[in-house]
Amino acid sequence: MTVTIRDVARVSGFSVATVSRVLNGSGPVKDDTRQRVREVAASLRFSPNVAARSLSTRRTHTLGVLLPDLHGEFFSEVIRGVDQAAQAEGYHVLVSSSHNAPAEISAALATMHGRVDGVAIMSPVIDARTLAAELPPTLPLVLLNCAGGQDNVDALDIDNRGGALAMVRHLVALGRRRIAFLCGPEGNADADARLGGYRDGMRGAGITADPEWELEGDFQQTAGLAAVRKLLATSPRPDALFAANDAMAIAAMSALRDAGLRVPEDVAVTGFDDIPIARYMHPALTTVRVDIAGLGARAVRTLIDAVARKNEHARVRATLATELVVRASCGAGRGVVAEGGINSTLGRGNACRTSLA
Amino acid sequence: MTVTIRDVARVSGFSVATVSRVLNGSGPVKDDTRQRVREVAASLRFSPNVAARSLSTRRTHTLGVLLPDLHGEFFSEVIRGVDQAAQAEGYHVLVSSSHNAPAEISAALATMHGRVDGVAIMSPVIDARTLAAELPPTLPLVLLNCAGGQDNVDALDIDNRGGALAMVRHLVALGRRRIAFLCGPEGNADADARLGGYRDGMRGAGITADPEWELEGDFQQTAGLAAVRKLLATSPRPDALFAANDAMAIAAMSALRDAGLRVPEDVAVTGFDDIPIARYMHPALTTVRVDIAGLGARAVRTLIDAVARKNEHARVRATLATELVVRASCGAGRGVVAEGGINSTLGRGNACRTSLA
DNA sequence: GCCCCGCATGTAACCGTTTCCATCCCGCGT
DNA sequence: ACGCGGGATGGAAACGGTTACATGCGGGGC
Repeated sequence: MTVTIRDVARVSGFSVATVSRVLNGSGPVKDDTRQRVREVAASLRFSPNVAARSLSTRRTHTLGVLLPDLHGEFFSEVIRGVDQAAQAEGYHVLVSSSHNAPAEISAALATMHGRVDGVAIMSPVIDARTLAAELPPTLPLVLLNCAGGQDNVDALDIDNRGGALAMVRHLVALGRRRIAFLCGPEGNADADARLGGYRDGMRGAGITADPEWELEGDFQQTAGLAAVRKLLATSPRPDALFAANDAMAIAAMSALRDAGLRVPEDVAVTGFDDIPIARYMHPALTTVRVDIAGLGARAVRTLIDAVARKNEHARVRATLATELVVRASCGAGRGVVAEGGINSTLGRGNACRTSLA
Repeated sequence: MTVTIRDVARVSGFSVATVSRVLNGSGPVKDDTRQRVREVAASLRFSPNVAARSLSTRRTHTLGVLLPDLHGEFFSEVIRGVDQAAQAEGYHVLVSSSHNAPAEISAALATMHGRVDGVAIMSPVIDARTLAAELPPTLPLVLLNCAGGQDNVDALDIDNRGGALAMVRHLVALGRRRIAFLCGPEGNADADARLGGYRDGMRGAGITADPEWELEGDFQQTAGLAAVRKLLATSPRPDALFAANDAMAIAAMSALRDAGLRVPEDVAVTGFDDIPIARYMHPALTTVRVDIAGLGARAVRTLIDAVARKNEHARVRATLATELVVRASCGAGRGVVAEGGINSTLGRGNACRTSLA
């Protein structure tokens, strides 16, 4: 039924060993032989059995990607970057999402074991130490946007603090003082760092921030709606709302308008991520650009490198720069105004900056 | 180094066959034995080698998903539905995108061969007959949004024509007559069907549509910008713009505003898909709802069923209903007004309707 | 008491590659 | 002429499971 390497061997008159060598380009083979084997393989439409191959080689040519969620453009951009880089390197991508609790992540990792050569985990809630501990130390692993402290594992993150700080400074420069912050989920590393940047910015500007201005959120759109409801009840009302991500900022703008307020005149609204759709909002969303797809692509390249070096490479720790993108929703003119990011600190040389669009 | 089933056998004092039976719940095993084996397996942290298993069983417990693209919320919703359904069934998901040309799809399929138990292909450009012909007939395959005519393969699509027709009728009912249509990519099945619905609607309303009103597009945001530029040059100017998807509609709204026109007063703008962000636009986007995630989930369930039946099941052919969602961008009040979809036609019983959000 | 049946378990043959090692052959140096 | 090195090839043992088949054993029906 299915044609195996043995069939190719039989028909071509050579042994399976030779056929294998031809097909993998390993070992010395005469040109005639190579050609003959190739012909037969093609005519038989031979396609090597992946399972058998990886049983033998212990390589799957597949990378796993664990995401906390799949809602919204943010994650689709991550996957896009991952997929692109993986395809370029001849790798496949196994995705799995909805992993917010450490236990779920462990479970997902367990089921991926043996299916993948390496795993990228984006989980702003995981305790990386626990994770690395229970994992086979030979499995290449790259952590995206995880909370600090691990040395034995590759880690990529975003300059959340710098980006948020730059945004607050920008709002202050525009004359806003009562700047509210719409938080991400508690315990989420990205969210915490962005909140930290906000606080730094407020303190730096000498503004005594009202604790009421720190609104609960979870990166989802509905949180934007809820936050606005709360915000409308406060007095004096904030004159700016800085959301920890674009999805919430967009929903907040919508809710503010529904409440009869003007953006940016009454309340400036800004976000974080610069998802592709942000520029098409009305008013166009001022935000902090993150090269999301680039992050995904970088993760893949890091993994592939780790695979090649049998996970004995020097660990990578990089922070991707962010960039303030000023549009209309903050009440200023258009254009890129300032870099939000402190420069990347890299484990291995080549600098990585977010690209300008 | 790695612990195999033989280790578990040795330590527990039973044979590999028994261990295998315990671990797979196949064959009869005494309770004591079962328990003992489980204990040992757990204490040894045994995790079966996936490659070995699938070499023997010829099952991978993985499904492949081929997408044309990964830009925007549409595809992230597809993946979300797929991932969710797959996880629920204990399957993994291999994604691969950027396959627009038939040749690329074939290539991607070839590299997936043996890695997956079935494949869902969303490719509105593929000629399904060619495809099915060159594929092993035993590989379960479900085509999403593909152009018609194949009998030997499962196919799911969306009631594009009905949805578009309903939208045009709605616009006409609101008094718009000069309705422009922003097309999707040429040769794309979804795009063609939506265009067909638009034409039907115009004809049905007795409007002689100006050919200039059919604007070129490609489902990407930049096409929305370009279309508006063209549209501004026409005279008399259309009083409505119906875009073949939300991404273009959103960009078009942005461009219209930049040109000083009011939406919906001067030009009504509507889209198709109802991506999650559509409701947060300003004005909120009137569109045709498609249960995108549901489509992905359904594809997965279809595949898993096909796998279970060794691909000898009755082929499924279903059209998912769509639903007109009226918001503000068309110049009407809020709310769901009418069903756009003709009822599903199903190969196998249970009806599938898009759910209300 | 014997036979037969069926449950619990073990043995070993697969699944389709890769790869180590042996073999063969050819040409070259002495 | 002969040994030697090395390139080309073949044989067979992994890799780690699943599973068909064999085996042993206890119990019930006669």
